[in-house]
Amino acid sequence: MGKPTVHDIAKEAGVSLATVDRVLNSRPGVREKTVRRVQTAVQTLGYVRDLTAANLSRKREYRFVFVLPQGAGQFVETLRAALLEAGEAHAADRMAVEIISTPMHDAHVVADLLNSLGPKLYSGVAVLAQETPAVRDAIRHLKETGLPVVTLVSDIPSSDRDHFVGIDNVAAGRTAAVLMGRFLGGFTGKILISASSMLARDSIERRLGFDNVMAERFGNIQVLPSLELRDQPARMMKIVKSVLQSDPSIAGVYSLGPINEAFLAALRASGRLDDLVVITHELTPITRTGLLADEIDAVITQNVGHLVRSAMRILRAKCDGRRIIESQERIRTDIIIKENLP
Amino acid sequence: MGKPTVHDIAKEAGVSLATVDRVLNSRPGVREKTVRRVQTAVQTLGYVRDLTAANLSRKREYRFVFVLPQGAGQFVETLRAALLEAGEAHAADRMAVEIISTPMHDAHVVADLLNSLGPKLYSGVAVLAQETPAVRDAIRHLKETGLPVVTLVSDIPSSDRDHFVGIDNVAAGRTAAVLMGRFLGGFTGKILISASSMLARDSIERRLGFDNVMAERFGNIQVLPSLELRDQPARMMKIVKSVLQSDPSIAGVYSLGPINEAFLAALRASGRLDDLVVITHELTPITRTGLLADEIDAVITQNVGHLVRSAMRILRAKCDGRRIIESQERIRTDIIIKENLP
DNA sequence: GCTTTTCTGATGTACGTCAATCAGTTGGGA
DNA sequence: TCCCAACTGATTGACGTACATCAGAAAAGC
Repeated sequence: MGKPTVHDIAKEAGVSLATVDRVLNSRPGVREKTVRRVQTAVQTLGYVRDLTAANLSRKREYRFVFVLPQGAGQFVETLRAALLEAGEAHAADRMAVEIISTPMHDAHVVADLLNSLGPKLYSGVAVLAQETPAVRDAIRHLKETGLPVVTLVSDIPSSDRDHFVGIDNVAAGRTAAVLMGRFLGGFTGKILISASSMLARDSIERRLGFDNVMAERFGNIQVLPSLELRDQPARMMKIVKSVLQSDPSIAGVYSLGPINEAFLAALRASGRLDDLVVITHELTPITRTGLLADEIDAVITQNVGHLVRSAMRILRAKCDGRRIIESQERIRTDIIIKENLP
Repeated sequence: MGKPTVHDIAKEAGVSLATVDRVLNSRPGVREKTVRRVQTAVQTLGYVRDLTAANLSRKREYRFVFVLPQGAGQFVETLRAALLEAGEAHAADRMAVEIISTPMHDAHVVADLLNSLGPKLYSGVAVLAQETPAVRDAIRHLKETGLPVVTLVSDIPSSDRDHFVGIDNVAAGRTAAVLMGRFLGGFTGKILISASSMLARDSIERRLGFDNVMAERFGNIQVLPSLELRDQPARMMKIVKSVLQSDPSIAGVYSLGPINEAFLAALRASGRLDDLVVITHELTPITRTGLLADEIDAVITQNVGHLVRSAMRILRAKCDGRRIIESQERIRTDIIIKENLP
């Protein structure tokens, strides 16, 4: 005798198949007493609904849409690639993923787009966007229409998103700080901070964690104000280069977001890359190259594959009304150095 | 129009459903020419077989057995826990996991056990065992009976296992060495090495990687011969304590396997824990506690959840005759410090 | 006791694939 | 020409669940 089926339950509870079906799918038209009879039968037999058969029957299709910023750099591109791969891998499991790109700096376009999504088109939404009132309200609206929503990478807690899929960015900043402090080996010096052009909240949280650890444990290190010059590569290059050359007490560089080509070039141009401890976020082709060339000392990152799979698991669980296993959905903060580069 | 089904292919290829089925399942009785007709139809329509429906139909059940050593310490216990969790989570997907424990130091018992497994009982096997001729031959025999086999954590490449699920242990040793060298900050000193009591190959590979990096990059650091005293806690405690107290030039400790309570106690008893850089493998309750107490500086580990999920994905892919996505099955070498403790 | 409502049973179809059977069609050799 | 293969078609019944319908039973109201 294999796993119990609805038939077994019907027999055990002494009711018909139709009634079992009504109870299992919590449809109306069953007396309270009978509901309990069925439920105890489910308990005693240890019945678990065969989800694949169920989905086959109702020919359910999960269509998950991922809203990502356009032109936000290589990290988002790797995320995009992971999504495409996941889409293929899950084609057989009746799960389809779709990616919608949005302009990076126009929150209203994002909000409008989110508002245009509905439960008829999709069964779940994942959003990577800046935390603005418009976006927050749009997410709330989505949730009201019954769509499960998760935020990606940078949280938007003020919205009522079902879950946040990403790392604890405060802890990530703390991690970066400890590595920086230890790699510097007790030296006194200054740290140059480069602000990410990505999203607000993740950068703020990382900076917070970084500063906290520096203040607590490495009093001899001074953290400089953030440089925010990502959108003007030429100008940034000049400034970074001159700052590094004029102040030899700068011993480390911490980039709150993924480093870009221009910034790395600026570091190279300063001629001080060999002495500097450079720590950045997110494993991308550029940061990978930097690690291999011993230009970057450590990368704090999150596995995009895990991000995507976790988001899909969570959305799917919400669709099915299942609970999620929290411990399984916690995204780890990965430390990558040249030696453990995947 | 949704996804194409076998019916659509039959229509497109101008053959009957039965023929399509024969081709798809590579059953005999179809002319070469017809096979090609069907295959091109599959191509043009972009048909992907609905695996859930297929499995439902053939009421396939995957029974995977994991052979683990008994009493091998907390790491294997966390692996066990992850397996139980995975078993529950995949009950709905018609995948069942079973754990069989074996005595740790008796390779013949392991081999006999493996030889007793067969394709009637299980659809896949995962083994965590020492690499001995008996075990190697047993695995080869299993493969000959048609069962897919993967090795876990410590590879047995001489067997013809389908895949190894675990980290690159040479790289892991290298990673430990770089962290050790950098955390020591250019000091001159000696490193105490504690050999794992776990399995041979993984320890050897880690030691190899560690020594390589030390020789290449940190010439001022001397790596001592391995201490192998895991089975005699009392004696080990005395030796470790006296070694550390008598030789103040020892600046770091590297444990090739998960540290155990007795060893950590010995380090504490030496009174030198505050100055030592301690690096060990595998995140377990003990190493976690050590990290939190600032007694351990870093832990090189592999995520047991990923291990079991990867093993199950691979075994299942082999069962279904599907190819696996290599990049998705590469287990990362995780660096854990107090700040990014999950 | 009668009607009305609420609950329950029985039955059937669908989902996409697998597997098996039986009948029919080719093609090649004798 | 005939026959025996080797192929192919048509059909059918699982697999476990969802969902709809209709008839029948029990419960409630009068």
